[in-house]
Amino acid sequence: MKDIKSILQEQAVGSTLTVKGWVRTKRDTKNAIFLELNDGSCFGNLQCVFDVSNLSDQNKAALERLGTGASAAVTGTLVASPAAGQPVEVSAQSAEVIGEAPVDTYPLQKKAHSLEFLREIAHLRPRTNTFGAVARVRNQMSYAVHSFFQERGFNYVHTPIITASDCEGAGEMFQVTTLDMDAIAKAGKAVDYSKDFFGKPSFLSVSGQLNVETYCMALSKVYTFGPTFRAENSNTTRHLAEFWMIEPEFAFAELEDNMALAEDFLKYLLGWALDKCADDLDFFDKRIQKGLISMLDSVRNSKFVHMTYTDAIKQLEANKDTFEFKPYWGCDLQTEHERFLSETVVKGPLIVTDYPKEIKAFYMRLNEDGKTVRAMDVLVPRIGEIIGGSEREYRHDVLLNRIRELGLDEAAYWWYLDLRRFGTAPHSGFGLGFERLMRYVTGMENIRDVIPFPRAVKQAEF
RNA sequence: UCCCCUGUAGCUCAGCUGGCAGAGCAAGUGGCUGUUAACCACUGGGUCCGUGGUUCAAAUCCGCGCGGGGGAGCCA
Repeated sequence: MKDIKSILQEQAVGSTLTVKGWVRTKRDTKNAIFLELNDGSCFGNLQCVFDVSNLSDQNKAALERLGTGASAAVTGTLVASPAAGQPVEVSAQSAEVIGEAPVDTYPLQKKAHSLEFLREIAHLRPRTNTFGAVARVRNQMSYAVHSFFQERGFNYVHTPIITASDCEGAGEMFQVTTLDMDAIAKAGKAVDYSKDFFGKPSFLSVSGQLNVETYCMALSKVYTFGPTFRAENSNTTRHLAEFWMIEPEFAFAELEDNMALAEDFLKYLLGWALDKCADDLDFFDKRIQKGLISMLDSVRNSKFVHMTYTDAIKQLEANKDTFEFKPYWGCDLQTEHERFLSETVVKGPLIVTDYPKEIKAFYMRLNEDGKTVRAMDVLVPRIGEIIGGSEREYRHDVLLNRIRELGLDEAAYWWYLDLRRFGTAPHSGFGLGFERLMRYVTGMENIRDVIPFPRAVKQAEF
């Protein structure tokens, strides 16, 4: 059985076929009944036309039960459509009800629904135009991520999801335990972690970076692409408690190589979407964000602007009256600063580098000035920070100093420091939040609408 | 965690300084038409989020609680 995507592509007029899918809409006229089926294989529906004057009782009964949302099988002949709107359609001989969707209880109607409402029925929302398109683009973007790195000789490394090391240091963590918390609470005793599964407190990983660096120091070019967990109490359109992150890491590479890789990567992904998801992007362009396609296309053909943090601060200070938070050298860039830089100053993507060491992670390579580190953030209009990365500190003594300066537990980093004791080498990498990429590519505003089952504060239904 | 907005029909919302609950869409019925966000007419459809208070009278005003949305911080 062919899917609707193939049928619409091949347009094999004259062929007999059976299509199975879900009814999107049904329209009655005196002489004909129009049934549009969608099977998710592509954005478009296949219109099936029934001749009323020539309808068996059985087919008539079936069509009466086929309302929006029902699943059906239709058999007929593919013909050129006499009316505008679709090149081909099925001249149908028979309809079969596979599963009904009673109209008085099925939540999706033949009308537009708000994204907020659809979020409450996350099990049914993939059947809408918007979420079907999001799902197909998400699939293509996953494929593109692997394609990009595989073409360049990067090895996909599976880093652990559970970690018992407390040195990841990137935000609040979810604790994992097999201890009986109810019993412990009832007994009023202190928790004895030596009795826990791993013999010590363990958590869901907030980043695969530290682990993937170990494979970077053996395979040279590696990347991770997996789920990441942050227990931060943040309630925004750009944060999730469970999200997917891509983290490439490559050896004998400095910040400039890192910037080039990040730029190539983003352009590759946007280009892939434009080439492989044209129908879905067309929908997003029309209904979700006007001008999306031309924006993506211009980014694909642009050159990312490079700017040091120090220069960025100068730009911001020259416009300081426009900000709620006054910029100064040493301050962390606020969302309003990042958006001003990308949306107003450069009007496109830019890479800001060489941040003060105080506002960046301990593992970033210290510059000669002793004040800044070889960090880079890729900032894009509307989204803000989409990529964060750096050249890593590969000098053992300098890294150890940083760990001590910051009062971190030196012993916990023993294996990370070992990488610098044995055959150390310059290396660099970055993290891309997959859902932030999805927001950028689809134009969808809320990050909860670009992941099938969003997990956020007080939100783990489905 | 902080700030702002919001909760009324299946969905999206209107309902003003308190005075009999409304529209569009969806649905049902009929009509019309190779229809395509179909069209036209009629019909049915309500715990006005919950709770306590003010009042002759609360969807409307006030307190508390719960849900939803947006912004900030944190970050990807």
